[in-house]
Amino acid sequence: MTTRAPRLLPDQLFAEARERILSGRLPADAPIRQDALALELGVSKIPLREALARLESEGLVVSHPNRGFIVRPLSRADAEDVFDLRLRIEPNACVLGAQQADAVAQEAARTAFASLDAALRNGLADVGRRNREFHLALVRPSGRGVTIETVDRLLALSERYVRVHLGEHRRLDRASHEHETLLRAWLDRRTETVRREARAHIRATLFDLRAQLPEA
Amino acid sequence: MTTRAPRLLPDQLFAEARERILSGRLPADAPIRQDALALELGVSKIPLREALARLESEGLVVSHPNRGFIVRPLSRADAEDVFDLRLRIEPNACVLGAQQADAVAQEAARTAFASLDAALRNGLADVGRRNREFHLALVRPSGRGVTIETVDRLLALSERYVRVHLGEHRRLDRASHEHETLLRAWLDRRTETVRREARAHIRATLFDLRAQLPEA
DNA sequence: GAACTCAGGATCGTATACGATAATGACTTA
DNA sequence: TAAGTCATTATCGTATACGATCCTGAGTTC
Repeated sequence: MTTRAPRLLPDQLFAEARERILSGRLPADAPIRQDALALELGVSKIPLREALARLESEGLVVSHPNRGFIVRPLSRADAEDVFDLRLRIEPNACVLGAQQADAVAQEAARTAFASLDAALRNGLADVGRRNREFHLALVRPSGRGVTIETVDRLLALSERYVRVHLGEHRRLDRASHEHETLLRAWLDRRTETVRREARAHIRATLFDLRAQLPEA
Repeated sequence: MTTRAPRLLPDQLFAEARERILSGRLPADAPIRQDALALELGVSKIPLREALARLESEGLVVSHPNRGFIVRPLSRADAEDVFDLRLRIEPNACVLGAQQADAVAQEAARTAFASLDAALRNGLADVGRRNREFHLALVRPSGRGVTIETVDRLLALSERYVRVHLGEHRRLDRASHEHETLLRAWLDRRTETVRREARAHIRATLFDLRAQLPEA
């Protein structure tokens, strides 16, 4: 800890642990060794445990008394649940975002799209993070704090499943195309198109997911 | 700390702090003195801070670097946001709950209703908690983990606003009546009625709230 | 050979202690 | 008097230390 980062440590650790879970570097069902992880990150357990507590309420880890935290297992039922909630919330949230977006927010959305698109086309590792950032960029200008936080949580949860089926060209092309048409409608404030395209994109992702996860 | 409660301390502290916020004993915008609160509760700051971290991700407190946690201020905009989300999620979740509920879950719902109704009629203090418990009892049998957690969070957030306008007899009678018709339809698995009544009840609560909070 | 008991070690969970930062107010200066 | 500077105090945030619990495997008994 060279530079002091007051009360940002739990936030940083939260983000770091979250990325490790979403990227699979902390695999599902694996126990999280607090001492080892804290040592590796150069901190003590106290801020790490605060981060884990937050991750638990985000639904990415679960805790068992005196046995610590484990990465929350994946389940088909949870995936269906998460996508159902996204379908109920996100299309309308995108509409609100489109209506409220100023020039700065629009530029941010364009940038996020470009970043995601490049990652998709070049097979970069952090497609998931950029995907989340793009979708959030469409919602954030709505100014609805609770909605934004809820969508952020749902995107994180859904990313764990989506990550599974990367690398399939046809699906990547489809996703890119859907992102682009969604972004164009969003920038033009064609609200009903935004609603329809957002819904269609989420459904398409879910259908791909179902095909990929035939497990119960 | 007479009896050991391994890894339940943060959970208990979370529940305790949450109740204090929802009941107004920790008033909005008030800073949370960690040392004082920990001393009063007979614990140290470490588990308390874990509880506060969870409360932050629940949206009940916010933290500022090196200035600690404060109870999240109430705002009209947040209230509208929360109720909009409830309307999008909860009616359908109640339907799913009604479809999946077994005899045990049905009895739990009846009990929760009776407890809430008694509190409403007798002006008991913990109407809020029982209200939350009743609405959750309708959703819990759905078995959808993420939905349940999301509804729980939204109920907690909305309770802060609803609490403001207690003690008005006509509204309490209305709420009681709505709860009862909702419960009957839920027990009978009349799904479309459940959906409609849940929606109507949430809307009515929101309208009361709007009339009560003319502030911007 | 199966089940039970019991060290030994590993891991969790929290209290204590301490450094770091921000709020408070007295004092100086213009 | 108003503004600015500095010491004082209160509070936050985290590393360390330590007790408590759980897992593991060797030894024992039936």
